[in-house]
Amino acid sequence: MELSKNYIPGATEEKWYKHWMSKKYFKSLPVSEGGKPDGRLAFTVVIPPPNVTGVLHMGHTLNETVQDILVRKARMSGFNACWVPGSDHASIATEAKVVDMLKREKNIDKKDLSREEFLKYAFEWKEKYGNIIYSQIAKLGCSVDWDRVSFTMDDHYYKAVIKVFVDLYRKGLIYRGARMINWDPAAKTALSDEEVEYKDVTGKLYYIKYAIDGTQKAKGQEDPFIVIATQRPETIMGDVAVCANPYDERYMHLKGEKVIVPLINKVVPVIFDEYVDKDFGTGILKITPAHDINDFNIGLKYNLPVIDTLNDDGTLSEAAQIFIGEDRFVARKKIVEELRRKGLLVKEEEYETRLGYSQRTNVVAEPKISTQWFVKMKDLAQPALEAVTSGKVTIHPNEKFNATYKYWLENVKDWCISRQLWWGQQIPAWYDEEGNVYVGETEEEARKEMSNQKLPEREMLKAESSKLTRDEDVLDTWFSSWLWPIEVFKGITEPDNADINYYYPTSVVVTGQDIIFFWVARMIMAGMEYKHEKPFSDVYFTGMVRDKLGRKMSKSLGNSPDLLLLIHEYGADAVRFGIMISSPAGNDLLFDESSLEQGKHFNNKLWNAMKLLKMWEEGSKFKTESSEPKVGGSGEFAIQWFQNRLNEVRGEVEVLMSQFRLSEALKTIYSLIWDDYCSWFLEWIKPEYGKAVEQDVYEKAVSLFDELLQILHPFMPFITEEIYHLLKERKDDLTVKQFDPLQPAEKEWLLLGNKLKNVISAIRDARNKNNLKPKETVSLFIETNDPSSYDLLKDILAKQINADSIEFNKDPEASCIMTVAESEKIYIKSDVTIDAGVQKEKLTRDLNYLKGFLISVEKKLSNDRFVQNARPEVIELERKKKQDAEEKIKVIEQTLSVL
RNA sequence: GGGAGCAUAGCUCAGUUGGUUUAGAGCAUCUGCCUUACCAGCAGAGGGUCCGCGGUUCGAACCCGUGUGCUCCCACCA
Repeated sequence: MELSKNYIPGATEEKWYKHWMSKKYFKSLPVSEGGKPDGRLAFTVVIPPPNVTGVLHMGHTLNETVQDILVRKARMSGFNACWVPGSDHASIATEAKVVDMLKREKNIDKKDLSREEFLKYAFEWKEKYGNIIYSQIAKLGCSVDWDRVSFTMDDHYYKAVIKVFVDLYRKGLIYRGARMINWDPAAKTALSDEEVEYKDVTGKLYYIKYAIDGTQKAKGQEDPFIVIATQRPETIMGDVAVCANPYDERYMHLKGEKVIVPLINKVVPVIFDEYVDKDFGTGILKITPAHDINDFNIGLKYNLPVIDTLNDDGTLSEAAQIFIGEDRFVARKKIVEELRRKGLLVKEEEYETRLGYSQRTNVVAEPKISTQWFVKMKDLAQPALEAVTSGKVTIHPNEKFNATYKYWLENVKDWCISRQLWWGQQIPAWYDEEGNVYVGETEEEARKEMSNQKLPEREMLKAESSKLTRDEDVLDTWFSSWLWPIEVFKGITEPDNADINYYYPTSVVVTGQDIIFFWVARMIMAGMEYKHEKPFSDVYFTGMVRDKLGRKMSKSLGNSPDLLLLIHEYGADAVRFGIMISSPAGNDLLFDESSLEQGKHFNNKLWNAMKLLKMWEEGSKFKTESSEPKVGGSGEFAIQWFQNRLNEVRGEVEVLMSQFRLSEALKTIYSLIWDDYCSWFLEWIKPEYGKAVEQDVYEKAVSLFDELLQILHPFMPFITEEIYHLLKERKDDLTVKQFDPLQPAEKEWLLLGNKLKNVISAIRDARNKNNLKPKETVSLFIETNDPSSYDLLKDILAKQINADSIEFNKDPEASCIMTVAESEKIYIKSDVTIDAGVQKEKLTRDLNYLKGFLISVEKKLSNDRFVQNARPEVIELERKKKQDAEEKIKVIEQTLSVL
């Protein structure tokens, strides 16, 4: 067989994904359609549905990889693994993209389209980007069940959302009301508090003169005025009062006075409230209830009117009287200019402040009074809080996130769920001509609701015929996502179906920590409310993927790599490796392509190990008759040692995986394969040039490699499957091969293996330091108390350090290179002249280290309180350390004295 | 303003109830090798006041306090 020099991932990956699909390995049994879960336990994961706003980025790559590792591991461990793929309609985000695309590509304004026409374009968009996302998920090798692909606006899903809305409304947990909400003037919709991101910005504080009303001029003062500081001079037209602290001496004289709002000359009262901080600004505050939450609250308290001077798109409204139709920021400049011209601007100063930005459109959010739909959160929050504090749901890494989660739920505020958009589930509320609202899953239901409310018969007749108008708004996208673990199994629309009963609660949800409130907390709420059961047992938070300078990945910085290009360049396995290798749960990950490079190298290492085995296979067939296989005890030793090493590592990996410490598990496997298998084991069993490997040894080497491939498979599925099949003819596939039970590791073999490694390293080091070329053959003389320990080792040792003979406790009778390993003195005899200085230097160095070490150990042991207090096994250990160090020192000193 | 987390080699990070740790790995660096699987490799090496200070302890990278520097979350100071 012709094998390429290096591993080439592209075609191989495509081939295997197709094969796995054709074998339906990722298909979980649809219990509801009569399939039976054959007694296996379910391991369920629902994908955090990516938004159909665009393609997958590195954060998704990390998430999907983590999930695939967990799912594949579970599948190979005997679970009925079910990973549900899907995507999220992402109401506001997608609508913004579609609006933008229509304008740019087709020169169409949203306002010129009907709702239906717009939705047609939106669904086209969804189709396009949804498919790109799905193909990326497949390219990464994700073992999702494509027969279960779900979308948050699928028909049944849409119905589920509506059903939940109606249900919560009837329970009194959803209400409609006028509140101050955050308004997005670009998307022209309400936002939830969570959708507003606060950023530090340098703004300006303007100090503006307000004249004290002429009709009530304070006695004896010329042209009296007060100065008020504000960040938002463009809202002064909405002022309805000014407010000072009642204990502020400076403003006592204004009790009962009125002041004049500049430019529009409106007279407003002076009021007093302790809310005002005497020491900030000028100690006096303008009250603009329509445009600031604090002012709104004060307005409520003093029964002040609300004058909204802004339109929905952020331009000044008729109510502003001046600069009508100007954008709020343009108006600000013009008003400042006007004030300055009129001498009403006292000063302006730089001011560090925080502004809220819409998460989706990145414009400054506008506090606005508006009638919206809200979910009452307090009652829903309680069980969700309990689920985590009681440990039913475990967050990883919990130290970090439990507190955040708890704080949010304990202080949760009502959730604004209506959005003035078209892309999403339309709110199932209807209004009659008088503006009364009726909620039902359908118009008929709403109508019934209406007739129930209007008892008299005549009214009922009227109800049946009267005109009802449906609420135009749609629901917040998270109001659908929070049902995800339930409704992907139709747990809302067909409660108690076989699928949901089997697959719910799911096992683990893997997601970014940034959506802990948006999504995780709310899924737990929905789960507790609708299934009376947590939606998942574990939450695994990945960190944020940043570039190697620690910056967020973003399009504008151009530091967000294209996943498909990365897969093209490195292969999916290498991408998975690279992103996993340095990504402990919850820590941000500084993405650097050099780790993908490492993954690619690792692929190549595996590939070449396979090639070596194939070479041996062909060689041994060729030479079966003529050669006399010469692998006695040492081949056996190598196998025993590696088998036990493998058992040991499998145990470690099992523990790490169960703790979700995936990057450490991968590191451990990586080193087992690269160092222990390739660098040691394969070299130990490698035959002399031209000789064949013994059949038994070869076969054992292959089956050990099989085991390695299997442990690695969840992390790097493609190459492991490929090599598994290249090694041998197989009837099965690695993807569905079940793990054998763990075997305990026998310590004696491990110790012996370590001894061999240490001796080899010490001799190689000595050879290196003395400029002995690898080709120079040497003779070894070892001084040891236990020559028999070398029975199994000496053949390997001789081969590994290129020695033609090894003798024990015998005088080399010549000048030699000397070194020490495992407290044994080793003489290396060669024809090359020896530089005693080099040796002395190295030995002296070792000696100094050991002496220092010995002192620290002795200090402990001579301390009575240590001997009294420390655990016996610790003391024993220290004694052993002391003994070892003393022995080594003795040997080195002897050696040095000879030199 | 409130809360959380982090600080270990040039870089990215391990270090799981304080004791095989005068601290480990990968990458990077340096030295030597075209050794018949792999130069995307092999064999080695160098590199650290475990952020500063104080405390607890027989013993601290680890526990406590404090300072400094980063990061994140929450909050209505114009």
